[in-house]
Amino acid sequence: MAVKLTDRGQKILEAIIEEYIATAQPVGSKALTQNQGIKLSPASVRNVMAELEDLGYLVSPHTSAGRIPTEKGYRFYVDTILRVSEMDRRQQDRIELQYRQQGLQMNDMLREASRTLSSISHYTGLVMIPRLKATIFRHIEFVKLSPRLILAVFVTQSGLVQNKLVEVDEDLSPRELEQITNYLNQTMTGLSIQDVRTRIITEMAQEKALYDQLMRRAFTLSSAALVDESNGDVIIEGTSRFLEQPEFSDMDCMKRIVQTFEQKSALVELLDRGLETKGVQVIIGSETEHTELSDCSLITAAYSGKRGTLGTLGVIGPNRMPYATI
Amino acid sequence: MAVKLTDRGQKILEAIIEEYIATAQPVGSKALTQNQGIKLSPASVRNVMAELEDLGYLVSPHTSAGRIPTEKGYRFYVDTILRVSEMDRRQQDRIELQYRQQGLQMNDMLREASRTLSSISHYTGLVMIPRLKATIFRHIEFVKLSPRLILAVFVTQSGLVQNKLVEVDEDLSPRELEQITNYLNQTMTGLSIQDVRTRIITEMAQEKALYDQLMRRAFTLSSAALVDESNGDVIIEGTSRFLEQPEFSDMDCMKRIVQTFEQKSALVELLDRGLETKGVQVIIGSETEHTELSDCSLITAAYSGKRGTLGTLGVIGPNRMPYATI
DNA sequence: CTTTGGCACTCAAAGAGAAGGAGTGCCAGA
DNA sequence: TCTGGCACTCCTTCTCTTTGAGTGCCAAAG
Repeated sequence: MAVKLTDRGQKILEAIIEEYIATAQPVGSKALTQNQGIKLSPASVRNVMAELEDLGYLVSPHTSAGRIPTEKGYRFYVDTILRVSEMDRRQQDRIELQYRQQGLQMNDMLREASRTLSSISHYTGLVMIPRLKATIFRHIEFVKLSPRLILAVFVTQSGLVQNKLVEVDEDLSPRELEQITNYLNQTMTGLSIQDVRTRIITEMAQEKALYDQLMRRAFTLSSAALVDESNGDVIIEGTSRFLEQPEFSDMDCMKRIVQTFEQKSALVELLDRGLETKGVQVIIGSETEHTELSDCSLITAAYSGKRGTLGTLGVIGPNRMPYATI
Repeated sequence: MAVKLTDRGQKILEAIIEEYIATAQPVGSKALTQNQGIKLSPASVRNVMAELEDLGYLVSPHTSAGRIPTEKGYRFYVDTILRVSEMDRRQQDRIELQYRQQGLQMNDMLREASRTLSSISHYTGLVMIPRLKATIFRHIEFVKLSPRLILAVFVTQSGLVQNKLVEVDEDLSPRELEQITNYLNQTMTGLSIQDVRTRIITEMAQEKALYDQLMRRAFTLSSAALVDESNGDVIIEGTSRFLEQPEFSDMDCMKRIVQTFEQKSALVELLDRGLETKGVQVIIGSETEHTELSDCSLITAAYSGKRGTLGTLGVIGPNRMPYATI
């Protein structure tokens, strides 16, 4: 028994997977020889299929039904057979285009991107909101709302705006605020939020003597302002696409998946993986390491703004997906 | 045939509805006499039920099944029989409490509220984000990011912060920006966003002569900044609760509902209705005027912040809901 | 040695009755 | 006016059977 797949084996595996993707039903030997461009008799195909089953690429739900691909089968298909089409690039371009057009409204933009993704793919679209700490500091501004309440607004290099209310112990004069603002903008511009934060902490430690009250206030204020709260959020659009998939007619299963969606943390984790990898990544079934999602697969890709990688976008759907076009 | 319901008729209708809410199944005469505190024989109950059916409060899906309440039945139940419990008040308090605690992060706060709502009720929670134009202007600030790009940040009386990037034709000096900021803050504080906008428009028309360039710029800038974009958004939490409901085991129906959720516009409309009404409002089935939602009911209530009504929150679920506790 | 046709076997899905049972309507008696 | 009883309806559930797609394996052909 060959450890490696024969050429014919690959072709047939490919045909099976594509047939299964199209029909969502176990595929039999006869159907294969008729529909796809296989020039062999059903019996020969059966032999090969039995072989593929031994190797773990296929399983049959019961004796007298066709075969369906296993995760290993999908994995092989994606890794070996599939060539990533340019489609994905075009999508990214499209999204980038939108991004530039709309100027800001980052969130709406991302939501729109997710929706586009969902409608193109007919699956559920995911877009991860950029991690704050990975972005680059550009500008900060403080607005005094009432004696003890200050609104901190800061802008990242990529145009993301974040604001936060900070309550302070002491009443700061507009003049002092301006000084703090100027100081921070001069010192911190160009650093990543992450760096800014560590820098603030170290400087605060150094100046324990606190000879400069203003400085102390500046640090307190900015450290309060820069606490990262939007710790990785995911925009999900097209949950209803999931309901269209015949394999999820099982309500119970469905429910668990949707709940996982709502929790989002699992998705954040998965999309985070995509952040590190360059290019398109495919995560299949149990590779998600979440039992709830064992019947789902993700296709993710990092997207980037003007400078550097910003976040990840992806499509989630059943294992059975036309990976090629996505 | 009595046009008005007898006292006994009401009691039985109530019992039927409550039984149906509990079981989600057509209720028969026998079950009623046993479970609920009805001291009549099944036969008598049957008579009354036939009467209720003639009046349109009940229907039977087929000859030999129990009765289920019609929309009219629910409506009557809600309007006449039901006394709104204090529960809802407590929820509002709870939400308000959270609101005060967390300071800002309005959006997160509302999301949390929605989630709370969902988990308490075991249905899907909705919270409408306050309409911008109804809120009261408090402060505006402009931050110059690059020669032609200005970030406008404005804060409403209720603590909501909104920001928007504005592209300008001319390079404004920091000094000019400050003047504009001061002018706007002096003139506009205390007005509603709506008013601010109309005022800007009228003043712009008046000063057509444009003798003061600075003023002209101020108006241009602020009108650009105050364009209302977040035109009513709804936070939805607990969509998966819907999947728990036995009456939505029909996938097709389910799908349409979830799609409607994703579109949100229908929900905005419904929650808007709740904004005008004081207290708790119940919208049943076809009263939603959306065929997709004909099997759903909403319970909505306006919520308010420190001053004035801010928005609406609600719960959406099947017609069959324990309205009393919600 | 590979490919093909044939044949018996398996097993899920679909269909057909048949039995069961919950509920109704109505009538006659209390 | 209420109650018990009885015949009737018709949905639901169960079982049994049929159907058919698909397999595995064998023997023959290329």
